[in-house]
Amino acid sequence: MPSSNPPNSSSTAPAPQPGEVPELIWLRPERTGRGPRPAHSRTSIAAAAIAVADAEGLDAVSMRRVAAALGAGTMSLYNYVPKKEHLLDLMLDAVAGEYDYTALAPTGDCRTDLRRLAHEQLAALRRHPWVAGLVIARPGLGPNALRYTDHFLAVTEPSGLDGATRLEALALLNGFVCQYAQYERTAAAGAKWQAELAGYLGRAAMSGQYPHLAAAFATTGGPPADPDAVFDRSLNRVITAALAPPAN
Amino acid sequence: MPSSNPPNSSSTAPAPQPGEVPELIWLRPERTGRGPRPAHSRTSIAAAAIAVADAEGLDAVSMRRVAAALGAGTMSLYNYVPKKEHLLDLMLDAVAGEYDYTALAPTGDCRTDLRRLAHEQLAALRRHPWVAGLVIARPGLGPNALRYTDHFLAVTEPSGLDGATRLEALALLNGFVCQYAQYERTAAAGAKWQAELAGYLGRAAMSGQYPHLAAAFATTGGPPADPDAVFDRSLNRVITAALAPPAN
DNA sequence: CCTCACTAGGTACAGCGTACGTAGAAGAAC
DNA sequence: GTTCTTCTACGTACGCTGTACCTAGTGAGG
Repeated sequence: MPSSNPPNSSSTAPAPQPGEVPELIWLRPERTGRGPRPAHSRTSIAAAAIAVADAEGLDAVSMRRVAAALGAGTMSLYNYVPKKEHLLDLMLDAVAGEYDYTALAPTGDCRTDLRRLAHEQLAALRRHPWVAGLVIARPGLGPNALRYTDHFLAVTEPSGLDGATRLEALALLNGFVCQYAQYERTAAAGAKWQAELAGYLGRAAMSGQYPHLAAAFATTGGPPADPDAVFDRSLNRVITAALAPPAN
Repeated sequence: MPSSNPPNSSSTAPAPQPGEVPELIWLRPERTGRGPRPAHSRTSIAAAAIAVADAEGLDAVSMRRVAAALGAGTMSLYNYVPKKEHLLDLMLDAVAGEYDYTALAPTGDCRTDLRRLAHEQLAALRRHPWVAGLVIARPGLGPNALRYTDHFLAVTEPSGLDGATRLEALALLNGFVCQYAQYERTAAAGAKWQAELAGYLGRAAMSGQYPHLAAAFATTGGPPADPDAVFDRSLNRVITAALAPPAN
């Protein structure tokens, strides 16, 4: 679920200095070889954190909570994850690793492939409702996110667009899917909230201060369209926009 | 900066019960008339919180900090803002109120108007870098967000699309602009982070595990395109997609 | 063997959101 | 004018957070 654009570096890779502590968790080796074998792995830690987030929401994901879920002491977690930020990075990348890319292998039809990919993505966001609110804040750059990016580039190759444009397309599509998932999430909020909202908007529309809003509501009185159909409809338009030639 | 879709209610407004405490801050009257005059207003509170967030980041926005900035006791703030969430709502709506709609009055050319609106939006997001990460999480429904929505509907009226489709377009455009602002933000991160990232991506590309990514990087070695040009280019495509007829 | 980088985990601290209680001010009712 | 009621202001306190720092033990490299 990455939303990254590449930095325009000509990849003159400066390997991290031995003494320095890299900011990016992906630059830290998971294991150095010396000392006792770690009792946990990044994947198991991410899995534990994801389980907590899925069950009780992202707010419940605290270092203490995750450590306890692993049966470890709170501070032991800091041997694996120097900052909580990095725990979130691990979680996002683990979710990005849930895709089955063999089932999503490119068919040659770009649009179909992207549609399937977006549906897979929406499914993942529905499984892990906390993800959508997180990806916008952090660029996903873990190995699984890179794998995803690579797959996206493979799928969009037949479009004939260049790499940079396809990465823009990736950002566009990811953004759309996340936004949709987030909308679904708020739409599924509590009944009290729903009722309040309806009342509030109704009164706002009636106040006369928002004439166009009122008109839009008046004409949109029908039954709610099938949510999946709404998604598909918008998705098609976004795909069209994303694959359009970059001409101005 | 709202990203709302309307709930499909036929606006049978149930006024909030007198005894109940509404969840939505916009349903709480700012002033009830009884008791001493409040020393602060929602706007002044939001302004103080925004000043803190602009200067020191969203993490620095705590109830204590904002109260101190107002010269009030910490717990006094809870008379105005029952939960911190609501403080964030106030902040977002205050930013949504920064637009000068007279300068953005509809010209009749939908695309031009949307382009100008998006640029205004990007400017606001650059002024307040913490906004983009927040709007995806919360539907903006304050009076200023509604005003923005109403303006968007007015501007897109010549498109001939119905209300629901235009609200979808609004969500699409908002999402895009936020995403772009967020990208700019991470791209402007510290030099150390930049260097690490470049090295990491370079090594990842060289590892052979991400062939398409490597290819994309190889062809994208040129100078970075003017950021504003990139925005404009993508914006045009998003506008096209947003205004396209909803046919499948 | 020794050595030393590593792991595990306890303690401690500053800061957070906020429940609760008290004191006083001002409109409403008489 | 007096009283009643409801509001505002704000201090204290609790449970939680991320994490700096310290100790103790472990196991591979020399």
